[in-house]
Amino acid sequence: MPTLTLIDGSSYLYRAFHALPPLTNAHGEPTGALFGIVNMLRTTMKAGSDYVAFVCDAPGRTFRDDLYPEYKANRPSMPDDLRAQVEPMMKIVGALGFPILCVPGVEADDVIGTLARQASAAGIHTVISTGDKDFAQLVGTDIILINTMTNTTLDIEGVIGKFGVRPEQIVDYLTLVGDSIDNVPGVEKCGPKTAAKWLAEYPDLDALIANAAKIGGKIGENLRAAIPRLPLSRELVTIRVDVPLDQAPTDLAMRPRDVEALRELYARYDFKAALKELEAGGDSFAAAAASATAAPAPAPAPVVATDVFSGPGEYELVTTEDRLAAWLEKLETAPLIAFDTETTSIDAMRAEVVGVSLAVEPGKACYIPVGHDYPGAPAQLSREHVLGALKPILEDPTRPKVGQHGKYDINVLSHYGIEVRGLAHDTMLESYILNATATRHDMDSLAQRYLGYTTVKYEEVCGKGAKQISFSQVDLDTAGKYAAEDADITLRLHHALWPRLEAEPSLRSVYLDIEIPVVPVLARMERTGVLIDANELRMQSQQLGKRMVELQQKAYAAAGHEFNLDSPKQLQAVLFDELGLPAKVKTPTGQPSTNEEALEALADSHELPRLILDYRGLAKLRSTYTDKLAGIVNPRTGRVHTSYHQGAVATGRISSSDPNLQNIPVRTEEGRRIRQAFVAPPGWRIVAADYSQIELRIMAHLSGDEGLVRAFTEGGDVHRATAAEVFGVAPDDVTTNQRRAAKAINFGLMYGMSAFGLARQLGVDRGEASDYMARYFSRFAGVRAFMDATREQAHQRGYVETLFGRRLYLENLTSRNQALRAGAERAAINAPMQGTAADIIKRAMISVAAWIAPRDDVRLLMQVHDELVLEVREDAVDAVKAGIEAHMSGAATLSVPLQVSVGVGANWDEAH
DNA sequence: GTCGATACGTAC
DNA sequence: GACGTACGTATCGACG
Repeated sequence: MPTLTLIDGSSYLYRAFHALPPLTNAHGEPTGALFGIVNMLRTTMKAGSDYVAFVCDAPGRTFRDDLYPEYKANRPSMPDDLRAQVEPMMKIVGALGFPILCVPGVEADDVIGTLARQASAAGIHTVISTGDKDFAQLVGTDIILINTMTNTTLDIEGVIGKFGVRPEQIVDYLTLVGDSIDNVPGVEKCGPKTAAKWLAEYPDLDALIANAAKIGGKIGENLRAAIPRLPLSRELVTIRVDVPLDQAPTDLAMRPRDVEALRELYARYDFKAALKELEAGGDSFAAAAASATAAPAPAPAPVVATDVFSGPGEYELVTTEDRLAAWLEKLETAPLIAFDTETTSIDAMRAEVVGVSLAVEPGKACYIPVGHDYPGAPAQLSREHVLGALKPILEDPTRPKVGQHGKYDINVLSHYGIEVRGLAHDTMLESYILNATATRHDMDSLAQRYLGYTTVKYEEVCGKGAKQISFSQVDLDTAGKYAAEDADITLRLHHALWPRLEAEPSLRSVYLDIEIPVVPVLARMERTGVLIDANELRMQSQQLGKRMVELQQKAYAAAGHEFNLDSPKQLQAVLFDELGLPAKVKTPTGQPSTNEEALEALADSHELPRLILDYRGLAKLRSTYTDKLAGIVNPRTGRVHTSYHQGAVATGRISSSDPNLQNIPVRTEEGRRIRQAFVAPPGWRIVAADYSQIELRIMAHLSGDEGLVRAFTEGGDVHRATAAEVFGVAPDDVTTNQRRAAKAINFGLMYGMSAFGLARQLGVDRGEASDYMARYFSRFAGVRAFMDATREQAHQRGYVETLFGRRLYLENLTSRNQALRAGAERAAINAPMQGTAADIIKRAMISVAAWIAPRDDVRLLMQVHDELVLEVREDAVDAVKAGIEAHMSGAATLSVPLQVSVGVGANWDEAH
């Protein structure tokens, strides 16, 4: 049977635009969506097709707009960056030889629907390539859907599986659910589940409406209320199959491609590999799609049926000595080895290795199981033997390796005496440096985003929640597919990401000189952990608990009854409804707030707010810190091991979790007692070294403001110096209040604070705060110029950068939403300073780690954004103090000195 | 039981 | 609406 492929161009254009980072070519023209479209065309065409059309929406009104003026009213207009890519997209699609259909007055959906039905009538099989679920209504024995973004196809069975209704019921289903994007109203509170339930009970919408009286509850009322508008919704979601068209399916054959035009377009949009392929006369689709990714190899015929399983590549399960030897031989000559470990735990400190996967070229990977243990599990090579064989390669710094989140594997393998060296690349970090704003850098997301490939998910293999099993319980065939794919995809991702990174010298250098070298440093810190005096913390927990009970009783008395002090909702009822206190502060949802600011404001009117404030302070300390930390000590090491995250903060900072060691209290005396439980072992001392005012110094450097630079070069108290300038007095005559105001201005400026915010912070009126800021800017004009320039650059280029070239793309700068836009501008102001500080301390960590590597009398323990904490043997303290200070202040050369203060003590509190 | 939203609070 | 970046705990209601 001949086939017709219909590509939903508009749907892909939007999806590619939103899924891919805002890539640009050398001229600064946006190219991300183009890249995605070309990738999609390749996947679609790989299947081959007799007839094909690229269908898109033409501008202008359609029958749906006439039917319903609010149709698509919620759709934002097309972003400029996307609009700019439409014309080049059409040129590339045309030059590749695709027939293009844009019919004025008819939506792409209806063109596709009509062609699909015509094809059916002519005995032609149709594949609709789209990401839009609405097309499920067209699915039949000879019409299927394919989504190349998620690598899924949908036939009749698939529709039933996905929606719970048959294809011919999809129109009714969509009518009931509605579509908020297209502004099609459905039945209120009726989602996919309810719609499927009703349509299982009644054959169609008409039958449901006839029986609407029988549906009970609120949802029944909603259904009855919606009945009058359902026919309109139904018409809106129904794809037409009878619009007049000039072309028949059989008119839609591929045309020869226009090599000259393609050459010009590829060159212009920096599709370098595509260009190369074109010159070599190669396959233009594969070449254009992924500048450095080899097209997935067709599934090869199994060599030995039981040893090879199907997948996107040739994956092998290695269970014999011979095959292990063969793979070791491959590793010997591989230019780059992708590796991944499968384990029993997400926590590297507790994980046992269950298997190792390796890939040496795209599509060729293996999984070596060593610890799968379930009834009937086949024989496997021993863990000791396999790891022993891999050790020389993994430890050889001259053998480049690539991982996805390699820090995890480094730590896991270190349990087995393997110190991984030569981690040359990490795809998580490649993605992070290319576009930190893309919130997720996990492998599944990256495969989807950069390869258009849907991976096997961990949950699909091991389940989740209570039903989750250990990877060691997974049968070898399933485990092998999953694990080998991990290594394969890691390698493919690297081939897709590295060329893009390499093409941008500043990003390349942030990645190679900062992010990659910091990986083993963080890995080592996590493994080292920090010694905690758990008994001290348990004692504090008890004391806190006692005081909390007392406060609780007093609070009950003050309120006149018992209530849950931990529930803001109940507290709100007591304060504002029962006691009738005035609500001054509102939460984002409009509720009267019970936060600290609100309670402080009420503390003079009633005794309860103060009791709550005190209670909350203690509750926070106990739940988040004393209880938690005491319970999280690793029994094997006797220490607390945090996880540091390199891909979590958009500005380049490192974050910490499980436990978060970057928000241990310091501001209050009570809070600092927790730091007293972070101790040095006998014979050792805690050394804490922090940068003084690093972000403000960076602001001085980046802005070049003479006054601010001078304040730092002269040394002394920068806030006092600022106050002297702003208030026009001698530094010695600055009052406490003046200094406080100057400090608030200094900090606020770095966060993009307004006069309104400053007024609130200082408790002065807005005019006075405005006055302060005006005086500040007249004295420090360079700072204002720098901020204006940063804002300008952000708008011009869509991103801001740090001193070392790390980029932060800002999504909302062009938002029509005023609040979002203003927020993006503040982030743009802050990112260069916060990000440069992050770059500097990472550089310091790398140089400190290299310096202490040969020593056994000093260990890096923690990083808290502008502070490094170490433990040092007593006899080495003096030498280390001097060395740390030198390495940290030498981590960057700015126009102001980088001042570092170093403290020593028996615990972290004392070391400050 | 699990999950997500909301509120709150700790750090730099 | 009004100060940037994180992570963690508790409550509460929805869901199955």
